[in-house]
Amino acid sequence: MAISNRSVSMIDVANKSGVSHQTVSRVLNNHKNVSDKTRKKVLAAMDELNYFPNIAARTLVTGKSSSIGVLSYDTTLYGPASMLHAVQLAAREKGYSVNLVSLKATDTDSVTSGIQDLYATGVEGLIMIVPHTKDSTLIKRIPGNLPGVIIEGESSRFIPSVNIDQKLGAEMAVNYLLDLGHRKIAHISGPQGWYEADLRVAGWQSALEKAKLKAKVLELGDWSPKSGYIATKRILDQKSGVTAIFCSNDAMALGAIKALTEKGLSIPKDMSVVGFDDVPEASYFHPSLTTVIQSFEDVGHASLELLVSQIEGGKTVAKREAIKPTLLVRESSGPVPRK
Amino acid sequence: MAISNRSVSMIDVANKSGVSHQTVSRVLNNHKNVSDKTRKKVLAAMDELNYFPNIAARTLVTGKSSSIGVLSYDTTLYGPASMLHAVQLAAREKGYSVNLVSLKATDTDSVTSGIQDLYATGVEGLIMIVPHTKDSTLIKRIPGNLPGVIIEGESSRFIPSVNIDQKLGAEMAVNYLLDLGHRKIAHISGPQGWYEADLRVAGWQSALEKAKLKAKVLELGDWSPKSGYIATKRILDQKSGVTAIFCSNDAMALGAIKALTEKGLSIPKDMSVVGFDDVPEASYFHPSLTTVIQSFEDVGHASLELLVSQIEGGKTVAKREAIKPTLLVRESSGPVPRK
DNA sequence: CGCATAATTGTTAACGCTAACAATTATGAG
DNA sequence: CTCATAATTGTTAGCGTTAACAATTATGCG
Repeated sequence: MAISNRSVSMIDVANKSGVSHQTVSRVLNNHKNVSDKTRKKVLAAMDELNYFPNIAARTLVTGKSSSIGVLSYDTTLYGPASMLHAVQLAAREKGYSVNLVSLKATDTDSVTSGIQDLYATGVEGLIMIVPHTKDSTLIKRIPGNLPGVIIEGESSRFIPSVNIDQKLGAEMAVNYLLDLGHRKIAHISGPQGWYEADLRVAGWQSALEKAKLKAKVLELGDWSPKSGYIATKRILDQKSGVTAIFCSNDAMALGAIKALTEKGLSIPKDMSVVGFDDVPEASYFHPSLTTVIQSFEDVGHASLELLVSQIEGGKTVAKREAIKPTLLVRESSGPVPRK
Repeated sequence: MAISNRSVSMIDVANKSGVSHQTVSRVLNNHKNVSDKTRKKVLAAMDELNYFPNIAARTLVTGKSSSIGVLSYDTTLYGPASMLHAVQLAAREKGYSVNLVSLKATDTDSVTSGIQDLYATGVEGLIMIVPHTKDSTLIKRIPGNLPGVIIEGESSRFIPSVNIDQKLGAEMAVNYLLDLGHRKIAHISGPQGWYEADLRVAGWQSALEKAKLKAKVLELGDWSPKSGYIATKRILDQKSGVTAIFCSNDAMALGAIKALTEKGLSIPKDMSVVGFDDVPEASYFHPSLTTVIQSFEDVGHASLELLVSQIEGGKTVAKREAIKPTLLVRESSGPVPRK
């Protein structure tokens, strides 16, 4: 068992190996100009004493904590969870540890106190996965000198952002449906004010308008399957001749599928359904779901790149990284039904 | 904008308010024996200078970092994500920050290096959500003096664990099916070696045996919908007269539902399906899924309680906290079909 | 009013590390 | 072999905080 003792310090290692503590420090930090002989001695002593450096002390003297903060909205949701995971992997790769605050709500107070807590922790930078609030609450709350990156949100003059190109993703989905011959394509959106939701609505609209069609049937959802279910029922009640529903996420698409199935409609024969996210279950929905894929890994890497360049470069690189999504066609979509 | 400057120290506040830095420290730590007048002065100065304490310095002198580490397997999965979220909330409530390492794999090397990284970070305790490995790899890797809590795993003499009573949950599901008249109840398990998976198998067996029935039809899954789909097909091919399938998680149950639906079987008329987890989508499966609910919140609180008592009490409270699950009946289960 | 005691403030010394500089030892050219 | 130079090691100081103790000031009671 790896018994180790927090109270073993550099001095102990130095004494054991008969050198000065500074030499131990040099070995620890891989300095050149340490002879092989002493390096070996020191390493052996470290091993024997099971020495671990005290990073509090290191941080105090260097001013760098080698840790970043991630502020995220409810990491139980598939999107945030995936982003967080990706960010964490990228951070660890780069030698940063990750301090997490996962929020239950996104009101100004919660966000502010989350940022404060992380800042107080001594993080060198902040990655924010707080997927709504168009207003710049977020930005205003970030201490002026703290590097930050916003994931899925608006960048500012000081804070760059990394985004999946939501509008493009929506356009791809709608264009694909148009190609299949659909002319009346409904949209079930995410809640208003959410960055992704609004952009997907915009993409849906722009694609339809480019095809000289009216973007008419729009129902408001809240990301939950339930809201997709209800919205779909409303769409059916309208009897507006809709032949395809583009849902702003997979969960709502699941609700849509349930509503359609209950009404005895066949998918995709009577109605096509397209989602957004590609949750792991999507290919086992019945029918399997056509959806838009986002590469969370790319987001993780891009955001860390942006953050680290600020931390190390010292200056803010106001930039907006956009990552292209792709469309994954499965069974839930097909040609427009013949009259 | 909250401009703040990392280089503002206690001394600056002290000078500004005309007291000693120690008095500033006292105000910061809410000591009694500080007069209202000076407290106010100091607070005002802090505010004006936008002072933030340097916790590296505090940690160095007190030896307490007020941070804990969470080592988790892929936090993209619903279970780990929920545990993490719960743990994080509980930790923040208690004044601990959370350092996260989310693993891509659970081999010994990954686990070991994860633990090391967290330990190096200076965490005061470790919460492990590494849901398999019966062998005590985990325990062996934890530095001897570092408090730890294992979530969903075996406790040891030194490390307590918090578990949802998986066996009980499985028994509840099976007993419920027995009450409905089912006699041939199949089980689709999680991968062997996983703590939860094995215990759910055990619960399935014990419930059947108590009813003087044989636990015969057991198919191995890997948590994925796909594996549930394949396992269900195998069960159907056997033609062994199974009338109910108990799946070790909801994702596999989704796969099972798909396989059954494709074969033209009606749920629950021809076959009952029960899952485990209650993922947010479960009530919008078609049909909505009967499943076993686990209270992640309870797990979060219990594990933090156990960890903090070690950190503050100084000694290990080897204990095994078991949390009772509940059964949630929805549409996917019903009485046994008449011949 | 005076003194014992309590309440409040100040002073000094760590915590364990790295940076900066100083000292020593090794190397090599003449 | 000597001295200049490079390579290696050592010494000192200080990062910002809290703990421990010392000093001062306020309070209360006979």
